[in-house]
Amino acid sequence: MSVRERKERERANRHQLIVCTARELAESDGWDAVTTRRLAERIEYSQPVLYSHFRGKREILGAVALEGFAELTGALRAAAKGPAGRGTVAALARTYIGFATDNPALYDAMFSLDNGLPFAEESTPAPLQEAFGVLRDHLADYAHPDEPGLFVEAFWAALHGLVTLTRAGRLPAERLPDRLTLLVDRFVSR
Amino acid sequence: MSVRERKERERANRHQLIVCTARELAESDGWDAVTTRRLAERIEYSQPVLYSHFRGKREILGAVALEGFAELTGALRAAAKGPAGRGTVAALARTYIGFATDNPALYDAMFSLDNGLPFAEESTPAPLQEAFGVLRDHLADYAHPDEPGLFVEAFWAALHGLVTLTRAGRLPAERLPDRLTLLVDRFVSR
DNA sequence: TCGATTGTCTAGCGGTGCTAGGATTGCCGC
DNA sequence: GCGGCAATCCTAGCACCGCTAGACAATCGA
Repeated sequence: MSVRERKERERANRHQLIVCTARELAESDGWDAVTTRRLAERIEYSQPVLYSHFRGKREILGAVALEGFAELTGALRAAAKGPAGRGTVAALARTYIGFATDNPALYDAMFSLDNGLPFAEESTPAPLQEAFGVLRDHLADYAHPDEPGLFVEAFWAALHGLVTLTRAGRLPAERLPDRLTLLVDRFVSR
Repeated sequence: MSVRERKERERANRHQLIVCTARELAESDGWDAVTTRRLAERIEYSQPVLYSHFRGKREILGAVALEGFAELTGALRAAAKGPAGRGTVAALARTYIGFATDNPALYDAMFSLDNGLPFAEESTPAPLQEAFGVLRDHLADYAHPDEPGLFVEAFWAALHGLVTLTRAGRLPAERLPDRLTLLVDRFVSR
């Protein structure tokens, strides 16, 4: 039985190797450069091996995205340690933007590209729901009591808009912190 | 001389035909379906003809996007006829979201995909600057007088975030109008 | 030890953006 | 009217893409 276990362990390792390599490659050269051929070469296996782990390129993207959600949740949790209030909301927003700018390819896999993950459904993976939950817990105080979800969604959308427009070169990056402050003021005022 | 003029006219017509066909194809089947082969077949020319008009696929995207900016400007101008105030801002926001949902592929060409157009520079094409100008003119009243630009950019980013997250399936579409109202309230209050 | 199963690779399919080079067209000066 | 020439367009092909069928080797169980 030990042989079987070893094989499963090796297979799991290779699975993780694929995900890590895809992420590295995407972060250094962009997702366009993450082709099955290049990826296979990096992990030193042939392309078909990739398809014995994932249904296709999209599923690899989804696996990378899932990693991202776990990391984002951790980062947001760490930023939300302080007392409830405007300062914490600002810290959450800064953390979110920081995560996106530090891991652009990862962020794309999570929110911009088609990763096949279900959003806003009961089948939504746990790491994904948790990240949203952290935001909701610390923003609910400022929302209309009947609709905390709507408020968080709107705030999240605003952050996401800032991220995407900035990185696509639609907004100059220099004033990003100022836009962020302005946004937090608007959402947390009163 | 008339012959030369006719040729130039025909060439301009074909140029426009390419742009229109690309847009139609994208709107009906998505930008992934807009390949040089399909596009060439639709306009009943061979692929190399496309490259005598545009440097490549990206430049075709840019041409379509430019059309979009002109149309968006027109739509926003029409929506801004009324008196300054919350109602007009709400109308502008609704118009923006409506434009994006009615022309998803066009919107992608303008704001999500890589179209090669320069943003926020002196060389930014006029139709693009105008669209932003309409928003600025009607939002300036609510901004900090020193930084009207920042305010408009943040508002625009929030709208853009709503659009992209909704169409990517990250936010359920049903409550989009409610999120929009919430957003306008936050930006226009006080 | 031998058959069956599992795992991996080679080779190839139809598709992509893009381009070199030949063929054809139609204009112009004679 | 006609030959030379330039502009125009198309055929054919490059290297690459995601993905897969089928051959082959290695390993396992009887």
